[in-house]
Amino acid sequence: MEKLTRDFYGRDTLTVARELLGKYLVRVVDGRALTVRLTETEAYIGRLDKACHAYNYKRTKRTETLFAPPGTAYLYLIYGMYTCLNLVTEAEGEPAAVLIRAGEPVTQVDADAISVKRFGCTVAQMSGYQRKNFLNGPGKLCKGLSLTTAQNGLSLLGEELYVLDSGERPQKIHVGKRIGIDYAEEAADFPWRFYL
DNA sequence: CTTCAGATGCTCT
DNA sequence: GAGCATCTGAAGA
Repeated sequence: MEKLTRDFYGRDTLTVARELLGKYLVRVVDGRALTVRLTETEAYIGRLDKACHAYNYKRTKRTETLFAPPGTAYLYLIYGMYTCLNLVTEAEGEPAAVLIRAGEPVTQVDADAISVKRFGCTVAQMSGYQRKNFLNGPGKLCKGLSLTTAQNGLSLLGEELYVLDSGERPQKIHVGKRIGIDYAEEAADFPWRFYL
């Protein structure tokens, strides 16, 4: 499978957010690759989006990563204890990114390795509730893949964190409002959330 | 199934 | 000092 190139990320954010669905996010940690099929994304576009940290090109220490070249990982801490993973998009200097909201392990081996990181036990020992809500949120996905703000600014063209084209071309993509941004006035209603 | 409170720390004003 | 792109466990329907 081919690793996505900078050209893939350096396009319209809504397009990238849609096309990421069904692709494989790979996180290499402790000498092994953890692979997750992406099932839910959201677009954030600084140029016109009050929900984006870099709305109106606001440049601060935190948003600096959003101005990096497309194909850079933007990670930040939310609510004091959870990390969110975003992939920087558009031409360099256009602050925009796709939030990775959810995914699912590709193989049983991935599932077991991730469950150890999430819950400290194997899949077989997980509760039914835990199994059903395994990686269905940005904080959970980061926890399962050992992603923290230490990975902020990491290139997706490297060997530690990247996305593979699985070849899947989803027939039906669901669209909806983004989650948890009620403060963002009219932008709160933008249909910029995509899921399988 | 649902709601609800609390956790917890960084960033920006 | 306020607010936040969230999650969990407990309790109730």
